Amino acid sequence: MQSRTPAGRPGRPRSAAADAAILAATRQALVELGWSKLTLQDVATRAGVAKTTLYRRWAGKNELVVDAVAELFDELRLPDRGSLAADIEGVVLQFAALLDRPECRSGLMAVVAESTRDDPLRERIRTSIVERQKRLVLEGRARAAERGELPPEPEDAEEAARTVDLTFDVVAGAVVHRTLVSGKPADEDWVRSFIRVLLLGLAAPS
Amino acid sequence: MQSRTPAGRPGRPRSAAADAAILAATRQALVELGWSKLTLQDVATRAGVAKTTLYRRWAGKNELVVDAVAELFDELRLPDRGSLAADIEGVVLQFAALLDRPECRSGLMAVVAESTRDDPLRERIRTSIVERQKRLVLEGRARAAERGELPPEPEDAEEAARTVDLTFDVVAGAVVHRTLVSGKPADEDWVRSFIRVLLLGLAAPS
DNA sequence: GCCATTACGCTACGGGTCGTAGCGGAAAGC
DNA sequence: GCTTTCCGCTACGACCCGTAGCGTAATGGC
Repeated sequence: MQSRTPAGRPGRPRSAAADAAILAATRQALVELGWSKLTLQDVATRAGVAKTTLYRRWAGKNELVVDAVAELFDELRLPDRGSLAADIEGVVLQFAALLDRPECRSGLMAVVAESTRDDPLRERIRTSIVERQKRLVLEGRARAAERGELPPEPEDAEEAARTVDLTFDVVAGAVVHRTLVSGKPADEDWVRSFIRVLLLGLAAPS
Repeated sequence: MQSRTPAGRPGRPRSAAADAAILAATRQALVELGWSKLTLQDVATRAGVAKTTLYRRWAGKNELVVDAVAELFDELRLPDRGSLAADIEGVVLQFAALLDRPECRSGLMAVVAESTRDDPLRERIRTSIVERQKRLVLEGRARAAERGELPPEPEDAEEAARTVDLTFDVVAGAVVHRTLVSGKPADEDWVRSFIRVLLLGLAAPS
């Protein structure tokens, strides 16, 4: 969050309700207007606060939308379906459903685009969204290692981290590219084909 | 292109030099200013044309940047290095180098973001960039099938198209996610790890 | 209960971009 | 030379940005 009010500070504390109202209003505005037509004045009006209040808490549109979108990703869960393939299928379908929501579609790619010229913003995205969701990969790999479906984690911690990063980039990248660039649905059929490639490789028989 | 002047039309034809100058100026402006601070007035000044000329040819910033970026992707080539893995490595490294150029980084994701609320724009991206570059996957698969590295193309044309789409989404998605979201370089080490997963699957021994 | 301190709503403002309209002149084909 | 289209230029209203200033509201400390 942007406005963790330190405990022992004098004066009137910031309204936590305002925070929630602003982030919800941001998501609603993303749905109705999309990124480019979203204005902070509009968000403030929807949330029932003054525009200046918004500027006191967030530096601008970018930071606001990152926080508004990041909350959505915490809904993701890794189901335990008994096999690695089934677990991945479960979480990937959830991810695809998330990317189907308009507040996510239009917000996520826009802030990523902005982050290419704004290092603090990129860091905010990394810590608020990307790193947080690597928990899914970590848990999935741990379960699969227990079941013997994947080799155990490497001794070398750096090596293990690289593997997790690679897995995350491949899975998230493929789903994002499928839904947002190719513009086709990541439905069950597609997810099954993808998981076959992911687990067995391109050369595997279909 | 946006301004194919029909041959037998009377009157003064549109200046092809202006087209080239505008697209080059757009890329230069993307390098120096990035997407969000890029204005059509600025591009027009750089290109030495009037702002109104720009609006006569492109509907807006989105369409202009798509055309400016699309030209970059036509530079990609599939080298023949003797094996599927080596071929992929060659083209992926070129792709990574492309995504390292600031005019590409800031422009590409921004128009993808806009396209989530603008179907004609999405179609323009698909035809001008995505579909054009599937030639690389097609050629790579054909070579690999000749060499016996991959099973031959399925009889069913739809099935074959799905496989090509999947391969494209996985490869392009992973590289884009690695460079633009995770913000780490897609260098030789990473590309080799990626290709191992792509060809052999996650369960393959490292 | 009073006071210092901070948050909040409101208004107003300069600065910038957008996208369009209208004009006179330039460059092509016939 | 005529028509047709393109081009450069200027000007314009509309909108959004981000900030400043003010009076008021809500806390915690004493």
